[in-house]
Amino acid sequence: MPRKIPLIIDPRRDPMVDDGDRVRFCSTCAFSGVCIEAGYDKSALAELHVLVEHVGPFRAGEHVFRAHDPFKAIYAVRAGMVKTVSVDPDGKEQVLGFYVPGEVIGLSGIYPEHYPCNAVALETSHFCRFSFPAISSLATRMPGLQQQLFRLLSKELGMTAMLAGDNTAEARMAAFLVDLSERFAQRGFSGTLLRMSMSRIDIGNYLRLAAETVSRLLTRMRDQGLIRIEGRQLEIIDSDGLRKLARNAIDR
Amino acid sequence: MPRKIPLIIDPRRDPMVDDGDRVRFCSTCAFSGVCIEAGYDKSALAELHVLVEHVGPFRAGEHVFRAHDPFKAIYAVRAGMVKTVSVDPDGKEQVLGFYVPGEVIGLSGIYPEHYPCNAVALETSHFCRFSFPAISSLATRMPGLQQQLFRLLSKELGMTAMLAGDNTAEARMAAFLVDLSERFAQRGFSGTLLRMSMSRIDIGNYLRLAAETVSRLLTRMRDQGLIRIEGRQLEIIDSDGLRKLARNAIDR
DNA sequence: CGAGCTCTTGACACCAATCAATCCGGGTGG
DNA sequence: CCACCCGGATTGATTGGTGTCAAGAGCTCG
Repeated sequence: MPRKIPLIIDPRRDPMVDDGDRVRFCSTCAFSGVCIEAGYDKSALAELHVLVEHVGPFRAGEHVFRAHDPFKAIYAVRAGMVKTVSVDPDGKEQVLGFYVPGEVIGLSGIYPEHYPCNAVALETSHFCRFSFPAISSLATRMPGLQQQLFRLLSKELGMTAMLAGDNTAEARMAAFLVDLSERFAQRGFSGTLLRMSMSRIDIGNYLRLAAETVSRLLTRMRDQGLIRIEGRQLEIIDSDGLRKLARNAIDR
Repeated sequence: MPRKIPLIIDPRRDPMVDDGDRVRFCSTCAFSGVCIEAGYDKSALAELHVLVEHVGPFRAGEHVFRAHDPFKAIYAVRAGMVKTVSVDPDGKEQVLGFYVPGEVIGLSGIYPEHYPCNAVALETSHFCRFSFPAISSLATRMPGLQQQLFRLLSKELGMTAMLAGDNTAEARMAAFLVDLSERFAQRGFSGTLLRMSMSRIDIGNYLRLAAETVSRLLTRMRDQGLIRIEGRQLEIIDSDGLRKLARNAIDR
């Protein structure tokens, strides 16, 4: 019988999921979907438990994994926030994404067998670490788990779409805020009151904008009554207005 | 004993892979990697054979699958060229990628269980169609196949990186040409003499540039002696020069 | 042979980057 | 406790790269 994994973080934000005696993973493991399928099979559950490892805390600026490290595991964010950053030979950095609790990072390392990017904590963060060889071998015996891994990978593919579009700076910014808000809401956080732990520089890099432009856009949105912003604390006031801005793209 | 699948296309470009009596799929199936692992297990090979279907020809402009269609299969390009295009509610189109023989499309439909984009043939094209439920259930019994599917998905994730960067129009264009050239070469085609079957508009949409800018960039590269270009026929003359341009990005 | 495209080339406008100055918050040390 | 410093954030002035508009050439297809 798998034991309860002790909680590291605030139980109100990250309660144990304990459905009778079926699912016994922390809610992050469950939300990430990696474990959820195992809840109905005791022996598989036990096997999964062995390969999950709770790691952290990582303080702001610390690396969870680095580019070129051999690919060994995927990580689900339990608490905090991370960015993934690719660095090309000339040393130029490109922020690939920001990840909130419940989301999974590291998947893009499967094919090259090395992580293609750095993962850097933006604030104090905790993770569930899943050894990939173990989980992938387990997946061959658990169709539901394999399915879930496919879904995670496919989902990640879809996430890059937002960034792909050629829109105005304002539209990209609005889309970014809406997207972040929705992802927070999906994980049980407030969808209107967000802590943006990343710097303006990071946001700009991610959205292909100068940090100054990010700043200007945020103040403009504040002046228009769409958001309230104080430092890195953001409140979304007019969500529909933001969505409307996000759709104000260039016609092609 | 699995029978030989009849060839639809030029055998010089797409020979059967026939290693004694082990691998017996068309080279596209093999190159795509979906089948390669089965070659060492006769019964699995037979199973795979059943779920592969050669479809085509699709003429330029015809859809292989459409956005919102239920996700049923993935497709490996056998011959020709395809683009994938997402369409947002307002009808704006965004070209997500171009695919050359041996590459696989449709993977991003796994999670939403519907294709998130249209796949449109850019010239007369043929495909290997793999029923996904069948291949994924087979994967639970074939660790190598599952591995390969993970790799394909992960690879696709990496491909979006090029487009992510915030570079000058020239750098993106150069990177695009180099990338296309390498992918052609990887599949056994010439890496210097490419047929660009997509329109300037498609290229522009993909690279987030106006079609006019694409045109201007190509003529400039021609004037600089980097490429020779006549309509949609492209010859790369100075590959190193192109690579150098591609790295001329904005410092961050 | 004309219709309707894609493609090219030019002139101009505009958005966002750059440069620069200032302000703010947090940490450090005297 | 305060002064100082430093990186991040804001705000302003200016520049330049690309988009847009427009006109014409070339191509394919019916």
